[in-house]
Amino acid sequence: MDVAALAGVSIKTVSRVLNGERHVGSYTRQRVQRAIEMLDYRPNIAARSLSGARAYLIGLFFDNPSPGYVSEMQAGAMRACRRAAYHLVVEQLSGAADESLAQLDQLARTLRMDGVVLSPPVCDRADVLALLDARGVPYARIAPAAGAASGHFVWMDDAAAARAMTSRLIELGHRRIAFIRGHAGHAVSEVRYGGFREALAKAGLPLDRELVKPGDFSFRSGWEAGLALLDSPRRPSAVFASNDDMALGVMAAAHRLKLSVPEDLSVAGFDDSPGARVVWPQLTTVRQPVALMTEGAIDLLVARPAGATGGRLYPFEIVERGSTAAAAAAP
Amino acid sequence: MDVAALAGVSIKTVSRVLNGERHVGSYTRQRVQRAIEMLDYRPNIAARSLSGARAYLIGLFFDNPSPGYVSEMQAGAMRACRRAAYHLVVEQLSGAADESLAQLDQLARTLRMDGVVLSPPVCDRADVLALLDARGVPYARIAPAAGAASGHFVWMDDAAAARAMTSRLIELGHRRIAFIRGHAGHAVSEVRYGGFREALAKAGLPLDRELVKPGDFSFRSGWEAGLALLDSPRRPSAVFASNDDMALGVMAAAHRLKLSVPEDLSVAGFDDSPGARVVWPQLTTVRQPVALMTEGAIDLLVARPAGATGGRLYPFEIVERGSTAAAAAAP
DNA sequence: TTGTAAGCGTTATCAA
DNA sequence: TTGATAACGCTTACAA
Repeated sequence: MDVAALAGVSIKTVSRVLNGERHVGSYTRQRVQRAIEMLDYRPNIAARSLSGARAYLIGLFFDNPSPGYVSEMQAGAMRACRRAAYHLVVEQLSGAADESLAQLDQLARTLRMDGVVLSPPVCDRADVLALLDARGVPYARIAPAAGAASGHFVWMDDAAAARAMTSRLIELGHRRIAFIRGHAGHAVSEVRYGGFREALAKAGLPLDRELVKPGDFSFRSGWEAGLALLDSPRRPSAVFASNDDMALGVMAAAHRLKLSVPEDLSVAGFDDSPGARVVWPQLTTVRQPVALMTEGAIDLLVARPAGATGGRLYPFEIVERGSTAAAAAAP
Repeated sequence: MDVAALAGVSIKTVSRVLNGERHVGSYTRQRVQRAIEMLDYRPNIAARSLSGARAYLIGLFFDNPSPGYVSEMQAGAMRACRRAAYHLVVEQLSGAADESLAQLDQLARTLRMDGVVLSPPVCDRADVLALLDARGVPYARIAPAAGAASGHFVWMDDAAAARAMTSRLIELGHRRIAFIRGHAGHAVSEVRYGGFREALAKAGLPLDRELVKPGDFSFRSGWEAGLALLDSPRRPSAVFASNDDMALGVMAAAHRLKLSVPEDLSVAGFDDSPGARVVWPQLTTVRQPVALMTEGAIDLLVARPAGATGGRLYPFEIVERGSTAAAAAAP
């Protein structure tokens, strides 16, 4: 190590400075730092990983195909990694459950990541968590199912957000509000639906089962639910979909049936995905700070407070755009 | 290495089997393979990287913010990496030119990647290519500017695709076809525009400068170009935008101006991004096999034919959906 | 065809 | 507060 020679110290001292360890004389530290800068020295990550406790690698796993969600997660993840001089290895978990588990196991062993970020819905798979626990790989989960107490996690109050959006629609004068549920495999689906019902109850409105449709977070399921809901004399004046893709499906269905949004129908989504802004009118939705949340998840992982565990709550925001408006006078 | 003991050979022989080297007796190889399986052994990537020539790491760099494009690239990249037992490290190049260059330099030195994939527009930055050449990091470029001869590359004939789409619109009876150009920093912008003009010329149609609008690949720029084009008595009967986001902007503008697509206006895009299918009517566009192209780029990198260099051409496909139709009888 | 020994560049251990 | 030396788990060079 040339740096050591230039600074006139042993390589171990250079290592200490590099890792910010204490017990280094301030004069020595200064000399080493100057040498590092002069030589523009960068430690080799493979050597660090091989010898030490840290690999400077964070894994990001997802099995969620939504491009908007994934790319926002990554943006946050890359920011956090750069700040901490870590690198981000992304892997898509695919195939059957046992297959993706084997894939994960293999990764944990060959790569020795310092931590992994798990996005929904994989963050709620008990087998995945058990494997990571067994292999001693710390993890941080994004929006895990409630009551999940292991590892780190970051979350948003989906129930409160759904309540807020529903209340807002009621405030706008809507009484017949339809709801499209999310994919059954995602924990938030039930939570958002719960928030919707609570808001109705709080306003003294009945829950009309006819106005609740199943969905799976896809555009197509929103489109189908939209056609079913809207092609009827007793159609709702507003539709709240559990995510934006489905809300876009509803808007498309309305367009197809020659209903104007928001004049004839208000539509609200959830996520504030990129798609929310590439339609006209633009979609009213719940903004979920996915990038910030992922950034926070990695911060928790990198800080490594010795086995500590904990969660961070992030605030949502109701973003009103053109797709919602006051209900027409005659319902 | 327990595997060696179990198989009754030296660790060197195990290494040979692992790396698929020749000069290993078939019986020995079999014994070693059985031992590997029994012990479920996985080589440590850091150790391999430190000692050997390969790091089993591929970098994917982008400065293109389009979520659809990025996630399709990654899907292909992850497939190729998994197949070759490599891992994918993603980094977003951000900030000013010299800043992102420093970032890249730092990455090249700490991570010692076996290769990097460069997406547009970063794939056309001479300083980036020079740096990678200097550091000896092989690279593969996705859709680089024509005439680019260094490194590996994968591409699509953008000019032919733009010609084909334009010809198809002409075939549908459109005579007044508007074109929205792409971001000036992307090489394909000029190429696609060239294809458009060629198709007009070939059909004997004049190029009306009024019908060519600037754009930057964003929804907003398409929206603005759309308003300018459509809010006029001499509006075009079809608009061909250089990418889908801008085409969606045009559709939104049409919607806003109460023009029906495709009855009053045909709209075509380029890319077949996820957004193309979440509007109604769905967008006619050019399908670009980005995932396949990226997969191919990594294959080229991993194959490492000793400094060889080369390109692969991928086919495009015109995808006709609901946003285009025959021109109305009276123009 | 197989094995031995010497690194690769860093961190951990323990002694000074 | 510092340093010598032994790992870390592989691959490469060279020898057998």
